[in-house]
Amino acid sequence: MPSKPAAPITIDAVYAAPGYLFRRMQQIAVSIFMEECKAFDLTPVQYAALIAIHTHPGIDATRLSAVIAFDRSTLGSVIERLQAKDFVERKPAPEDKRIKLLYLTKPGAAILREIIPAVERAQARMLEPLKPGDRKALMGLLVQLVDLNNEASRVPLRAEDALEHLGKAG
Amino acid sequence: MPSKPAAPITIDAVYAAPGYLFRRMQQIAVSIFMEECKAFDLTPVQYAALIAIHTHPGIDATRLSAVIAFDRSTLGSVIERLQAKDFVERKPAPEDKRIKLLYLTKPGAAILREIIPAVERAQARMLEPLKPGDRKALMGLLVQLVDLNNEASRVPLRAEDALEHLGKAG
DNA sequence: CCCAGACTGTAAGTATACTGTCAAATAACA
DNA sequence: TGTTATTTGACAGTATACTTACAGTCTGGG
Repeated sequence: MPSKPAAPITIDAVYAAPGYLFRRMQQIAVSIFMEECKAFDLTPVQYAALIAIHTHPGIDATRLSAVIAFDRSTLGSVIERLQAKDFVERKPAPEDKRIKLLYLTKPGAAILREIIPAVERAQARMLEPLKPGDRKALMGLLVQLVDLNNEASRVPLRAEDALEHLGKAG
Repeated sequence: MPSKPAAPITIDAVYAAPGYLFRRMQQIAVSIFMEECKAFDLTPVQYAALIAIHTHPGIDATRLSAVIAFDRSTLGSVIERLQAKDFVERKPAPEDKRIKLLYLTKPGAAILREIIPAVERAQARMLEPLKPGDRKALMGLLVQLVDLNNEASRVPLRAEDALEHLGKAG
């Protein structure tokens, strides 16, 4: 029984590969997000950071990076930009001189409330081409896959562990 | 009948949103790719460019950007890096002084042959946590979604249109 | 043939996203 | 307690990814 011949080296193979499809969907998702939210001048990552700070006021940068699965070194500049727009403020932690605590400012909380509908429109548009049943199926599979692959992409802490110091009510 | 209350503003809502899941899967996919292919010093995008040039020798940068769904301005630096590694060469087009034609060098063709198994291992690993049936289902849904959303992310040309000048045999 | 418009590669500017390294501060342990 | 280990935020360096702008080139209509 002859072994399967090696796949031809062709760009068509790439189009069906998971890596290509994930990259492409990420491009499309960002594009749709920016389109729906262009009135707010917020990127998807900045939005995620705002939401996370709103959910966990007083979180520090390292834990925030775990919560939104975002590289610690990049997060610095994201926070800087949010600070420059006066959406976020940083206060030194009294009990640990290394740490700076993150809080939403009033304008930060306000823009978060205002942008939510646009974000929801964007999320809906990403899946719109699929039949409703397929949307659910896709989301279910993705949640599973991301969860089971979580270790693969280096994130310093699991989100739950990251939040211990904030208490259950965090 | 009361209208559905507004969703609470919480990071948990983000975790189930398509935009977050696509970004996260892209991170994971790149991470797995780099891990499997670290011996070759090629990024996913550089790999896609090599494959596309191999499939369409003599393609120019603008058409290449359409074929791999990659921004035209970023592609310049990607090609530069591939050129610096001596995997790609650029020749001026005789009939159009604006255009530079792209070709794989011998080392470029060689590394492409060598890296294929590692890339296939990476692609397999991305989906490994899922049951085989679910992998197929996920890929099917993603192919559909990317295809139907293709217009959403600005790509200058559809891949098929981009290749007309190269002839059917391209 | 001329010129308005389109196309090509390139560059500047912004924003992720990752790898490292580093110094200061804290924690853990012999 | 004192020394080592870890943690934190910051920085440098590389590589996407997008926007706008631009100079050179080509093409099509008048």
